[in-house]
Amino acid sequence: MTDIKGGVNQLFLREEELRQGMELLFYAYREFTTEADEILAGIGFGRAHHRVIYFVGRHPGITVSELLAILRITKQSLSRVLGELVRQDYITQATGERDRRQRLLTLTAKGVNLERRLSETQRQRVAEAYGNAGAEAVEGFRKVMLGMLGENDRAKFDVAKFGMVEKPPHRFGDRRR
Amino acid sequence: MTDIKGGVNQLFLREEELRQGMELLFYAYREFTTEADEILAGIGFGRAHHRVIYFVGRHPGITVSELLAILRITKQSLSRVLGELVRQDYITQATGERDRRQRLLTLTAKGVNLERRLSETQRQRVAEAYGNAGAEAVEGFRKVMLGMLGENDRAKFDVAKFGMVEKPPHRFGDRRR
DNA sequence: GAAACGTGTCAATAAGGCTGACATAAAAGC
DNA sequence: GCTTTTATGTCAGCCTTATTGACACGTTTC
Repeated sequence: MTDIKGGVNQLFLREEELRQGMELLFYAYREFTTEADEILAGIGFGRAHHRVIYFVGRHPGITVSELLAILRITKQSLSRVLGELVRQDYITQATGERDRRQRLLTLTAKGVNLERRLSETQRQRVAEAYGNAGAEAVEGFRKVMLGMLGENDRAKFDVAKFGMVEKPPHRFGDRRR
Repeated sequence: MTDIKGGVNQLFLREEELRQGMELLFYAYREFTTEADEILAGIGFGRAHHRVIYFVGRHPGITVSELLAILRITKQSLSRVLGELVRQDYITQATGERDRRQRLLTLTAKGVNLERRLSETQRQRVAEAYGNAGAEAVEGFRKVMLGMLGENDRAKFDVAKFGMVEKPPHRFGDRRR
């Protein structure tokens, strides 16, 4: 095997490796969503409802604009979905205290319940994959995944833990800077 | 710290860990698709076109039903997208030789070109993430991702390498079993 | 020769995005 | 105090991508 041939083969293997990574993402994401989709379909909701319920559950008291920033959709798109969820009593809106223009979003008991049902299968799937792969592999998984995010999203995982939304964590009572 | 308290905390940490995994998938997938989406929008195509171009490029001579099995959409959905791609000369259809009902799909030069443009940024993103994380982390990433797939999809990665479609690799000339 | 298969197509429907325009109340700036 | 900006909501219309159901045509298989 000559140098050139080896080099070409290297390149080929590398491209193959990268494409496998891309496809893993594609298939894993699909696998990840389909189960919840079925539950959602049963109650007349779609994936968009799930995302809203998920992130409101994750960040109780989140504002509409924070939610929009996470989801990266327009307020018109969110409005339809969020409206349904509020009307059907999955989510409550409370007027913000420091800023009364804000509508702080929180899951109702009904909402918490649905959130549980929806993410249960997903958490199980991740738990299984984590368990089978082992702690070291999980560390690698995280490293790689974090590396694929943009600056903005990555920041959510650096310090952000336990339910805060953006860089300034949910503080109560101080807003002026 | 009592046993009970420790146990609860353990559970909490575990749930947090799993949710972070779920969110990594969500954000990574979105990050992964947006760049290509912009290119696609520029030529009047959508994400669906990308998927078709990608998998036809990956499996030259793939049949319509094999493609449907990969994408898991209906033939009516595929038809529109595939039709556009064929009409605009990104993909050619050739009548199968052993089975003349089949339309074997292949990228044209134009199609190969577009495929390159589209997946280039994605490959780069994966390459960077892989490079920064290191070989060991990549191994972990793969392990975890494979663990999240269903049996069916996982099989594509076990033996499947270098462009074959399903379990029976693309053979020429034997179809009867 | 009949049944099954691979593919294509017509029609209607739904989900979930988008843009643009406009409205209202509250906060912030001067 | 008056003006501007911000947070939110809503109406209207459009697009993409998916669905189901029905039907057609040529080909293969039994």
